[in-house]
Amino acid sequence: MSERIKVYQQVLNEIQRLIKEDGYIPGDKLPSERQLSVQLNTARSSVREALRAIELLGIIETRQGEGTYLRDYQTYQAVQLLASFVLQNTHVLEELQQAKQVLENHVLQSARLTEEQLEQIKEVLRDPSLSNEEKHHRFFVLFFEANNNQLLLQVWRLMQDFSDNMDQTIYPEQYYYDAIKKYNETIE
Amino acid sequence: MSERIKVYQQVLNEIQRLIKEDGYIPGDKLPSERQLSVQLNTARSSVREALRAIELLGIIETRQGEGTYLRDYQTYQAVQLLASFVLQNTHVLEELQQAKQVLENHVLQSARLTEEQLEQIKEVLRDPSLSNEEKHHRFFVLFFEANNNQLLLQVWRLMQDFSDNMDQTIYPEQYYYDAIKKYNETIE
DNA sequence: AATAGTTAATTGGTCTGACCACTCTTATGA
DNA sequence: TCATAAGAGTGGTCAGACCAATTAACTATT
Repeated sequence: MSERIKVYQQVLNEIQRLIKEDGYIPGDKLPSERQLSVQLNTARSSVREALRAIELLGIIETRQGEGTYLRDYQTYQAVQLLASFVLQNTHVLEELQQAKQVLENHVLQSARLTEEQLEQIKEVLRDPSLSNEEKHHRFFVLFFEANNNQLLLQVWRLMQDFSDNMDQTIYPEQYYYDAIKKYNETIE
Repeated sequence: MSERIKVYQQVLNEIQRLIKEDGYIPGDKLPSERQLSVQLNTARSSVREALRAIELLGIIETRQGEGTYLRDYQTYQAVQLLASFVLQNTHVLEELQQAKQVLENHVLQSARLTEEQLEQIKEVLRDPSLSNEEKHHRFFVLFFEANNNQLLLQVWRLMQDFSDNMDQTIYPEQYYYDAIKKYNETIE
């Protein structure tokens, strides 16, 4: 018995296909709900189920009277919502923290910074107008960018977003300077 | 003008309320779609839009003919979907391989295997009926499971799936035995 | 010709009701 | 007693209608 594929799943696949094969990029307008339903030979309500779902994920944005648009992936909505459901499950939180640290440790070890980049990072740490969360975020974004792997950055960012909404772990200021010191030792 | 609150958002709130105030827990059966629509004075189609959305997030599970049930929150589904959108933009093979190796190296270093698990892994390597891809896959799945982090496993699995479709890098047999040897050194 | 105002077309938002497919309960009959 | 059938409940899908908001096209006035 093969698992029946729900129609709204097909619609999801179709939209992914549009992005992959037809080269849709963030900001582009997707076909209208009515057109998609014709295109996929399904009811409009089924199309809407799919669209509402990925809207909640922050992948698309809909404006009444205008249309449906691809967003520059913002995970926040989904993250917030998931967090509100998941918050009490500490098990997930631990896994998330661990996974995030795996990536952070990796990038701290393997990134090769220019003098300029290093100075830029220190500047972030010194900036008094930034909150701890912002510092943490920018600190690692700079490292990840130096590391030159967009994919790792994206994955880390995703985890960071989740983490932000679930946990309030504060890294002591010293953590970052230790990280840099460790980095300096590495390059010798 | 204040942002209109979409009906399916209200439904989301209602379900959160059920969980928070009425004490619904994973495994519980939610009210039926029809009952929810009466309860909230909305159309069933609107209820469905909300349910489909949080189904995609992995918060609920629906079984035709039975009903809708709260799941033991698996965020991984959402992660998977988000990642699949993110990955389409960064389809750089090198990045993917590097990211995958970060996870693999981590798990090789930090997993703590029982004698039993170690034997199980060696058995996989000896099994002549398995292709190289299958060996690689099972080898690391066992390590990840020993490492006890479902999230990392899911992320790795995702990268592995993508990798399978893009690349045919073959790991020499020796790679795995070296990995085990290195693991043995670590635990001393 | 330029501009303001009106109208029509398009698109998302919501609702109603119907029918199918599947599961479980209950009643029926051998 | 137990297998079978019928019914009720539930999710899955469809079709069509109307509302609400935006955009584009058209018209009339200046």
